[in-house]
Amino acid sequence: MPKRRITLKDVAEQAGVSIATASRAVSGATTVSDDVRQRVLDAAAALNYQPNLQARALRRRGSRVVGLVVPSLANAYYAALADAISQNLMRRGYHLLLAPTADDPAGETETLYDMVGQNVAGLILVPSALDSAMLAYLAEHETPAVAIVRRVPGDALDTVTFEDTQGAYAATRYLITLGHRRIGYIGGDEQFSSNRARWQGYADAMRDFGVPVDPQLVKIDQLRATWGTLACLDLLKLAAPPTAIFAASNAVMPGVMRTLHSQRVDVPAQLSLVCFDDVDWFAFTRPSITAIRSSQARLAEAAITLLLERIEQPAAQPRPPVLLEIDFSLVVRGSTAVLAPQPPAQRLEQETPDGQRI
Amino acid sequence: MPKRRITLKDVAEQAGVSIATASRAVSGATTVSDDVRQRVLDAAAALNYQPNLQARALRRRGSRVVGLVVPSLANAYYAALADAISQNLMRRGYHLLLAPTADDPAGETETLYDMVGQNVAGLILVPSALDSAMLAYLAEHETPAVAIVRRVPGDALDTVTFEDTQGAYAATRYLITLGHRRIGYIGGDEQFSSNRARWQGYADAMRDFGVPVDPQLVKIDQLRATWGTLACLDLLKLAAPPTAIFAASNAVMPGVMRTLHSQRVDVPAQLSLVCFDDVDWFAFTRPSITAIRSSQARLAEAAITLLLERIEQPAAQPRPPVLLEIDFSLVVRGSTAVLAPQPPAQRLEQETPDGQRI
DNA sequence: GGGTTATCTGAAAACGATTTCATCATCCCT
DNA sequence: AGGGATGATGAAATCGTTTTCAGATAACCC
Repeated sequence: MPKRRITLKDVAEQAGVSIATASRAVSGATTVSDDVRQRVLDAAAALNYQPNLQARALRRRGSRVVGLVVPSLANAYYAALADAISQNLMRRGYHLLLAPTADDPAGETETLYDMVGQNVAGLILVPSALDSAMLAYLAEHETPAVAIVRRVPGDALDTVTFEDTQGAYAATRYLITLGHRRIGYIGGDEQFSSNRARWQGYADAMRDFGVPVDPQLVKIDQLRATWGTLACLDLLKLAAPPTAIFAASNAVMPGVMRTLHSQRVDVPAQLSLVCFDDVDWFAFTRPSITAIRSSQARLAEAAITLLLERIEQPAAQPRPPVLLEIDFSLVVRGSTAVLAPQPPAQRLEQETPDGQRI
Repeated sequence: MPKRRITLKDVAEQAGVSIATASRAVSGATTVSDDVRQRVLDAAAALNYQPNLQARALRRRGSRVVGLVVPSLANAYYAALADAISQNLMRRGYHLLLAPTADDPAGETETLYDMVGQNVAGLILVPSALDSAMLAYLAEHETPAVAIVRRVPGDALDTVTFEDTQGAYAATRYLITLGHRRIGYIGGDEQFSSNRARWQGYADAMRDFGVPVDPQLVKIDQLRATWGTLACLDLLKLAAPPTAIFAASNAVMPGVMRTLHSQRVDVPAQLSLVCFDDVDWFAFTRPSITAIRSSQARLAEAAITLLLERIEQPAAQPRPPVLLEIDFSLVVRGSTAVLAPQPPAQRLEQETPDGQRI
């Protein structure tokens, strides 16, 4: 019993028409007489026919699959982003080819080659080591791409980021207005534009309010939980430890929280804490965490809109790349308080009731 | 300037050989003389050639893309699972087509049709409403599939679940040995095998230890944060509220925690709490949450192994489906304590130091 | 040297769809 | 009634690969 996949040919035979007509009936934009169309559709339904999208993409020279390249889904933040993107794409009739790269440059290159090989209609990616050679490659293969979260060299792609600088500025300013001056900064590798921008926001705020930046309080490395653990420990061990910490990414927070717990630091009495990204569990930690929140859904929507614009209207004279930034809000929770005088005297209750924002 | 994608034909011309030979040099298993192979590879590199995997899959009748169908990535739990699966697959040279279904039956059907249409080599899916018609459809299109987390009717697919019954049993037993007898159960829709199995574990433990199940303490509905909020509130409002709660999924925990905070319930002094799944932030909540933990990486490994077995050795006489269960451990944290006598007397410190397990 | 292998190579037929082009009937209009 | 427009259909080319098949060349053995 040689089982074969049902093809259009089978449908055509069953319906007693040519393959061409069957094709038109199933998906064609051209005209087919009503009774023939019905016959074909009936046959297709009876046979459980499902068009081979690869063959279709091959012939049409264009698939309806979008590649998504993110560092990792283990990070709740990127997971939520991927979720928003995939939902949005499916709603528009696209499929998602997903590849986490772990921010490994070689892996990223490899992945992008593969995606092009898979003939994706377009790419949404969080660039890590994307260079101009790769940009040229993508252009050469006419694969539109939009960068999210981080920018690419020369902003040569449509880009949607968060308002990194402004957000970091707001977070830092908030700590300063609470009276803090020794504000630790736990940040990520400056090779990424998002990390540079956040640092910029921190530095700007410090400058604007006349607070000198103490290099000892600046801890920059890879954004991992382990780095959070170490960086936080380093800060606490200083002769003059910070009274507040600004963490530039949720990725380091598990580590930071671990250290604060294990060192029995009383947050926010002894130390205030603000994190750049907001993830759902920040509302339930001990204490809950004040954070800069941005809408992943809005980023998804913007990125997809830009991408589909390029996919569906391959203009002869393409518009120059645009750079969008998604705005943010400061969610004040329990991890921030007015700087306490030497003896931890009465402190203000700053905590927004949990659940107000989530 | 008519830009075209680089194809094998271009490479062949550049190298001065036929298309067939170029194909063999690039990917063929057949023999090609050394100098010709080198010429072709050089040409390919010079042209930045990347094979069109769709065309290849069409001809070879088999792609190297695996479809992954999960309810949602917004749930940190499934996100971690998807991450584990994608990493594992990429390591083996496969790609991932991802589709979240939001547990919507119509969406699931649609998605599976699409995946078959995309000609995936195989499917890994968390079944929600998968019925025998769909199973027949998959069989007919020779698309191997393995079910994860939940089982399918008749266990007609290779399946990898967690030890739901045993885990729930262990969690419940643990609460009982702490002295609790009024143990609330917040669970999910019994249409899913995982939820049935967890309920089973709860009921078994209660029976085995001679504790009657009070229907008032059993709250079953869709596993969402909102349901956690409501269910928990209902339980607290009872004339005789529970002294402990077993939540059958991490999905309800944000809601449960929110209610417990807003109602100022002292956990674990007034109420002990155990959750079935473990996610990373359970270690940092106020208090930290005792949980049943299983390894997503192990599930991923098992599922992929089973799937690739069927993909790569399409045996004439396929083996019958197998059912594997991934084991678990009970991670004791701060949300569980010995049942306090009427006045909340001294209570045991049960909390494992944070970070010990994470 | 002739016959037999072995080893490479190229022409051409797939894979399953879409689309161009040509054909043919039909209809409308003067 | 003839001619052009219109609309439905089928044959065949095409997308970019792989693979069969057969031919060609070289190598080898007696």
